[in-house]
Amino acid sequence: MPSPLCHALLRNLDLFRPLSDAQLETALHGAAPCRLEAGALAYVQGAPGAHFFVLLQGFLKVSQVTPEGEQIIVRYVNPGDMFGLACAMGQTCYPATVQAVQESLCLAWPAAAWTPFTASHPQLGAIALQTMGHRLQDAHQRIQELSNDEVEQRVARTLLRLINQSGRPTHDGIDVGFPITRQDIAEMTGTTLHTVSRLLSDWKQRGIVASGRKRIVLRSPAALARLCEHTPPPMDCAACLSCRDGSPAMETSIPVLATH
Amino acid sequence: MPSPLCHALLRNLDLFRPLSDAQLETALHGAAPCRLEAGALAYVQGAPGAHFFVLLQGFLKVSQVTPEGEQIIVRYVNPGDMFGLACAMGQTCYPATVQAVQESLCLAWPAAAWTPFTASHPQLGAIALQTMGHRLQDAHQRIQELSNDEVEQRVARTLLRLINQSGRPTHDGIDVGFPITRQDIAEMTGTTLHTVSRLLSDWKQRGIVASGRKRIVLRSPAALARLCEHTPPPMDCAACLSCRDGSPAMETSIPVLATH
DNA sequence: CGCAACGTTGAAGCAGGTCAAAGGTTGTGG
DNA sequence: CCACAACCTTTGACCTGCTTCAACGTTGCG
Repeated sequence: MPSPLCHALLRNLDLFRPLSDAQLETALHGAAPCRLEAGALAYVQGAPGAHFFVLLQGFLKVSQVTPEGEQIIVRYVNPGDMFGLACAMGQTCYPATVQAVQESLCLAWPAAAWTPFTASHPQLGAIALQTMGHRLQDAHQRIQELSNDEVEQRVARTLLRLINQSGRPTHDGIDVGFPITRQDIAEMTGTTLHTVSRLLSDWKQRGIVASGRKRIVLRSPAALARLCEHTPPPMDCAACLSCRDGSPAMETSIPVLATH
Repeated sequence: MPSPLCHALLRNLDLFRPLSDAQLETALHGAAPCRLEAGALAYVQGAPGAHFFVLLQGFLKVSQVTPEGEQIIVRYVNPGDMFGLACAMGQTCYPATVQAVQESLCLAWPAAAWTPFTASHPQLGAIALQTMGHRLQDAHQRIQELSNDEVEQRVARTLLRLINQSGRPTHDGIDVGFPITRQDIAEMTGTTLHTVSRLLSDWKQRGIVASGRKRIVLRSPAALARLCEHTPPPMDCAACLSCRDGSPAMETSIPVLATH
């Protein structure tokens, strides 16, 4: 029984666009709209996974705390995304905490509605699996980066990803669409707020970003993308195509000295 | 049309045990057995995801290479596990390479068989989703460890996990059930083979493990588990219950000096 | 027997974590 | 409307866990 406002929002989501009116009706059975103020929690890690959700508007932060009390940010939820799928995956409890970083609006189904929900349109179940697949790939991507890349590259890539997913153009660049702190970025990249602050200061000086309290604006995506590439060649780099500029890599390979 | 041998193996797997004979018949439609010698590849990263699989016997290594050429190990596949589910997740290509670390036997279905496969028993689809959920949690666990833990803890936990999943008891401890190198462990934990070698040497001296070429035996799971805990308290640890032994944390809190 | 793959160990250097302290910005309550 | 508190950010100095580099020992296979 969502309001007409919700209906309009729903129709705009890729998730529901392919459904007929009748199918949408079925899919929405049992769904309740749910407003979250900035800072409010949708659910907390460890709570029974009694609902699954779709975010209609706003931004949510998904985080986990380790047994030692450290926190990491799993991802941000964008409008149109499903979340809280614990029940769909046969898990009894939510594995993470979800908090609104802005005033947000979502739709909540009771866990028991999952089967009828996926049955209402053959594609919905497949989309859920696809979503899981995507998240899994993202997670592995992140593991790769944590394993092999340096902090600067990780932070650069994370910022680019945020911009791509939720960025909004402003007068002097693309803004991350929601408030975010240095600490948040540190928790996304496995580093400390100090290191993030130092990096952003450096980038600000170089004109790559502008930033303030809880706000980051990307001014030069190209420059940031360049930072993501593998670190510059330490010495010669004959094997590396992208480093060749036409001249031989090592002067000593030219037999000039030999002719003396 | 798998052989009778396969049938016996299949009946032993948790995955297929709940199925009736008729359901098993349906589920197996289109499946072909497939033997892999040690070192042989089931498929390579980037290839079209034309099949999905179940491992019947042996052990497989799932790995990814980064654009820079670094390799990471995603996981090991144990008997009874499904793998190569790219097609189920709506992905056209395999995101990783799968290689047999021992002579192995698996069952392969063409991608098109996924729908009838899941339809043959209502639980099979749910199990696939659950499997994805598990993998996702494992991945996040690993991200947490890479973000917060030191190398020694990561290696210790990884070894415990290997032992739990595939370990086989031997005369002087539990053996990782398949050949594995220092480099492999390094690629699972985001470190270098040098550091892993140093750690294993240290543990060997302390009697926690025994190890040789491509072989690791865990002699004291308890000692290894102790290494996984958070690092020992640097100074006083009044707030930490597990560190208290009944005596006050700080001598200076006792007003002895004051009575002088 | 010799080569290739795997393992061990030392020494040196640095990326980035930790510790410490001060400066900005936002909101709130008197 | 101002002052204070809470929170966020910046910056410096130091220190260490790990990587890197280099060299050598060991195992097993063709």
